[in-house]
Amino acid sequence: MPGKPHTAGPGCRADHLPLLRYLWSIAHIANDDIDRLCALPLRVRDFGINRDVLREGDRSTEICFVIDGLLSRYKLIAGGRRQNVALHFAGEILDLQSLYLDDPLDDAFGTLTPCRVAFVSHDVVRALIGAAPTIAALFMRRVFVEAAINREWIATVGRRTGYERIAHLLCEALVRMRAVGLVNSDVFELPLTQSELGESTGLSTVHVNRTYQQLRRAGLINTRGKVHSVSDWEGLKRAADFNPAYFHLREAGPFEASSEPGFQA
Amino acid sequence: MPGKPHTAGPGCRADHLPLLRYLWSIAHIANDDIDRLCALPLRVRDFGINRDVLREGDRSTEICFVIDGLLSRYKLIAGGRRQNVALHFAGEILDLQSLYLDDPLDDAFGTLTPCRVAFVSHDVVRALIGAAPTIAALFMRRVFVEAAINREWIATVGRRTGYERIAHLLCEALVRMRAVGLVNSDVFELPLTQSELGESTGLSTVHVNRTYQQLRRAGLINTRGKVHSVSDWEGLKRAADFNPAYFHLREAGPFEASSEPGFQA
DNA sequence: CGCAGATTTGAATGCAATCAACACTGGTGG
DNA sequence: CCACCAGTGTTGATTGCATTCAAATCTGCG
Repeated sequence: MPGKPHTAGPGCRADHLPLLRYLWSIAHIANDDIDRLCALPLRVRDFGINRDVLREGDRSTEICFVIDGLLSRYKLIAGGRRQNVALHFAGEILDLQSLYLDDPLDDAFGTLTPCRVAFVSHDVVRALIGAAPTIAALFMRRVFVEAAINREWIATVGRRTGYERIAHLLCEALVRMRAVGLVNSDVFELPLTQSELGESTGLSTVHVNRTYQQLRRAGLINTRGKVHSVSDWEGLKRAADFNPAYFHLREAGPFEASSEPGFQA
Repeated sequence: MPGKPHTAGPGCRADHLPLLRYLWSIAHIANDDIDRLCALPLRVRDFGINRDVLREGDRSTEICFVIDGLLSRYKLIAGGRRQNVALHFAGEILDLQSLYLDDPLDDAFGTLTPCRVAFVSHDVVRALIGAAPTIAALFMRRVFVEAAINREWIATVGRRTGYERIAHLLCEALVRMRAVGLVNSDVFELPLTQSELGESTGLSTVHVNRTYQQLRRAGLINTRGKVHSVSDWEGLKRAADFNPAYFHLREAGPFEASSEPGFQA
């Protein structure tokens, strides 16, 4: 992926960093736990764009997290229709469920960009959370935050208009990316095509396109390719009926300095 | 609630039964754990119809499960629109997240019928899962099954037609109710109004009504009031594009005998 | 009986999907 | 360097599913 060369051995800290950053965005982490997480042995694998990291029906013996890139969790239903049920940015753990559910996966994880993914064996993770209850709690928090996001998505696709849905997705992407240091100002790159945006919001590609035009005309956003800039954050939030409480971020609020000495690149 | 008088003291086992039944539907439970669960001290409370058991913004010091009745977890969004994000049948634990997320709840739980709900203090639950890791694992399984259902709902409201959505909800209700002994044959009472059905599927009341008529005309279901009977289960499943795998039931399959000596009423 | 809630029906509207082109973009290979 | 190509973005026209508004039954219940 861009920039970071993968170096095994002691220099592997760069691969752990996104995970730390993500967990840090939802909770405080004690120094001991940071060390423990950094000591986690990783199997690292790169994926091209539009590849499945985990397939429906898979049974994992490892859990994994995103080192770099953007993934979607998705379901395919009759007629070739596809619905993304979650987006996963750098640092997010993908399938904690496999630790507790022996069953085959009922959905799939696919890359939306080229991705680097870290794998950690179940045994190692079990040992870790056995030894460090605070890390177990951290993971649990991750699980419930993810569930909260799922529920917000149900409300979005169930009850919001197309205009609101797109606005809401943009708000969500900005806040989540910002929380892990992927955004510095109100400009960010969202590497989703309009088609993928549709698959995430339950809209057709054409309608996504027209909705984008509306949002631009309303003076809420500007786009140049995949680069988005929010020209009216308050307006966008209002249009989306957006309230970031459901992210359960440690420090709430979208535009705060998330500067934490420990995890700067 | 119908029938069961509430008797404190040793006779309280009737209140624990639904929880056992539910957990049993998703996993085997060792005898020791059954004893431990039965020993759980419950605070029992009855709620009328259309009451909130937990409100948005609440911070619990207890977790709770449904003894009897039907609840929905729901979100209110701008303009008074409502979306149910989950249905909770007897035995289901409602807010395990409160054990791990100190934050205020970002959605609410409301009764769809009169309900009896059991409350157990966090401390007691923490002690329980600390002492019995198998019960902790059981609860974790519950958490991930719930998340899987959430994701299926996203796909349903995002990509399925109205006809498919209603059919899917009926399939889901039947399988879930059957798993906890609420259905014996293919006849079951689903105490949702058409309006509530709409709030659960992202459709308007009127369209729910018309869709029901279609399903009846197609010979898939019959209804008399709230009582539903499935006249063509295979057809209904096909219409819904339904695959029960996402429930991760211990014994898969919708129409199997779930007879388990331990938990008969 | 009378009332409130729920279901059903009708008519009109509208949001979003679909179908079909066309334009733009970046990357590839000749 | 340019032609080509696939993927993406954009536009137009049409269709249709679902909403909305309104009113008429139907149902259970005090």
